[in-house]
Amino acid sequence: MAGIKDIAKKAGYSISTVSYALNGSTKVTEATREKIIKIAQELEYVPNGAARMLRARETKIIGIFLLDYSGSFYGQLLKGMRESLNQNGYELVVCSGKQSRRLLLEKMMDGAIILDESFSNEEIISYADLGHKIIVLDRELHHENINVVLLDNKRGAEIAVKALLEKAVKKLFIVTGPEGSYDSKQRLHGVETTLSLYPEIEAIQIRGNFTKEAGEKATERILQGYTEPVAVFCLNDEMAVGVYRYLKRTDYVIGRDIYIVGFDNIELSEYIEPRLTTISYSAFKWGFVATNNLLKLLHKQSIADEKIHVELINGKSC
Amino acid sequence: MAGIKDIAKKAGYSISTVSYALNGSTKVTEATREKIIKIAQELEYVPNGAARMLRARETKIIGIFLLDYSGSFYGQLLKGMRESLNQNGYELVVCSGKQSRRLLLEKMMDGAIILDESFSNEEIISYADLGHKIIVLDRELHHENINVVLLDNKRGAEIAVKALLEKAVKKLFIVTGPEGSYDSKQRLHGVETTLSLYPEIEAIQIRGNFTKEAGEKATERILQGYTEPVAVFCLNDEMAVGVYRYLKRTDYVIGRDIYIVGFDNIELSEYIEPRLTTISYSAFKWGFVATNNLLKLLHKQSIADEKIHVELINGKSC
DNA sequence: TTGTACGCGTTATCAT
DNA sequence: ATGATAACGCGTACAA
Repeated sequence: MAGIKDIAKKAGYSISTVSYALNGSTKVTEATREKIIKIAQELEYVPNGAARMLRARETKIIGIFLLDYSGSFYGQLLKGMRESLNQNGYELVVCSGKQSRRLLLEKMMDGAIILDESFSNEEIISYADLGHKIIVLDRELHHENINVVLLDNKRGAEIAVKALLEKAVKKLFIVTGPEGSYDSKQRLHGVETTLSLYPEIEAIQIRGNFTKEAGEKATERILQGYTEPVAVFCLNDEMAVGVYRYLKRTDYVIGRDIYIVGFDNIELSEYIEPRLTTISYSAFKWGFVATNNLLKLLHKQSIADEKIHVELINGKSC
Repeated sequence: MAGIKDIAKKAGYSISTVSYALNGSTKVTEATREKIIKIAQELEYVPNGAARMLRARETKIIGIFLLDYSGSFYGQLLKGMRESLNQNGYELVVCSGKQSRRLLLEKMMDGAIILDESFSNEEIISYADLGHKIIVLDRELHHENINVVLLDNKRGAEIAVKALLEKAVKKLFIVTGPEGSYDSKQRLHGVETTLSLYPEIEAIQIRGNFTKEAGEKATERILQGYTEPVAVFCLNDEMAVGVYRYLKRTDYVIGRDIYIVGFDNIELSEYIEPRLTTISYSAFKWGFVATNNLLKLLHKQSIADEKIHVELINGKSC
């Protein structure tokens, strides 16, 4: 538990000199710096983070707020963030749940990235008003302390619908996410825009909630009144897996009787049979761009909102 | 940016009274407390976390150190941790990478849980010597400030081997994890103990590294000199998936020509065909027990090391 | 109720 | 080149 003044006493210098020496100031000679550093090591000196933050008003910590951690998707996202942060001497800490928001409020972190629908827009803006720098990944907000980095959901939906409509189908089912979901809304937007090019297609929306169970339930409805091949766009892969699971218990063949496209390119989509056609994007790049923008925001550099590129992965399901 | 003294000035009380009022001390009357709280809200007062920790010497933050976040397994583990922590007014922050260890050293967290082989035993013990409370999930250490919560790897390996040897095979291949892995070593131990009951079985170890690619490469070796059905115990599911992937390109049938058992019960193991037989455990419970023990350690209650129960999930692969 | 001091590292200022 | 001191900011113990 040695403190800076223990070092000062043992080294025979003042606490100012010790602090300067330890922090690489040019105000001390190399000789004294070496002596002081050696004694600090002997005493196993570790500075108290709280005291340092108190003065420095920065922590070199960035928070990422997630609603849940499930899904290997987050691994890549966080990897991208860590890569850009560590290069710049910052730490990433992953937070979840209402409680941990105090870490942002109380200035225990220099900035935050939010991918968590349980934050309200008002709450985020109130943080920004207090001077906190924030990147949002799941909504659009305009504020000098907020920057937006989004998936190109609309374009993804457009590609997906076009891929499905290359098949000679008359009906297109769209299985959506839960009510409040930004991704679901944006993807649905893209679907509607694209469908205006195909007036002959009958489009049917089925409300889902991004889970496998929702996919199964949706399939039940899709099969009611089935007469000829139909197309199904699941607004995420998880639900597409649910569709697979249901159809396995029937005689319908995916890629012949029912065409399916998902969104996200989760790991599972590669292993289900036949391989799911889906919309893919680099979660790594998403994370990397988000933190890069946050660092720019912290250093008062100007930045523009960004979109993350998406592309079609061709499977046998469509 | 209002501070405690701004409130004191505006309310016409001293900073001590304000602090007492805000922190629920009985030293102030309810009337003054209400007045002070109202003014604090008007000024949008938020206490400075750094200053608070400085005095309190605790942060109510627990760190979990992971080597990587990939795999949906971590979702459940972290959920279990959050559940027990939030009930007790603690926060969980997820850390990864060498840099973030300073958060523990500098007392920015009250304790830590470690599931990260890149920590050396010496390093962990040095933290414990400095008074930090630590739970380890991936090694055995004895220290008054360290508690151990482990998977029952040996028992899992025993069950797995016994399930495989119910089939009339003469050869058992064991595909291991990477050199330093504690899990791999312990599971291997369990295998060896169990095998001593079956002296007629020929056991062959193949070094893997817990990735799908390692599973594929191992399969190549297994098929060399194949003459009759064999058993394969992959020390994790990821590698078992690799075995599946390789065998799909051949005429061998899983569950008839080759019996396979994995370990971990990852989500994918349910979806590959035929369903993988594997060893399952509750990651949620693992996390819950770990944090519970950490809180007890922090409050100087006595605890013993614990083991997390494992069980066999029967698939068609064995 | 109030004033004051302490804990702690960093850094600006002013002295030596 | 070094030293002494204050400020940062909150919570709490102590004396008044």
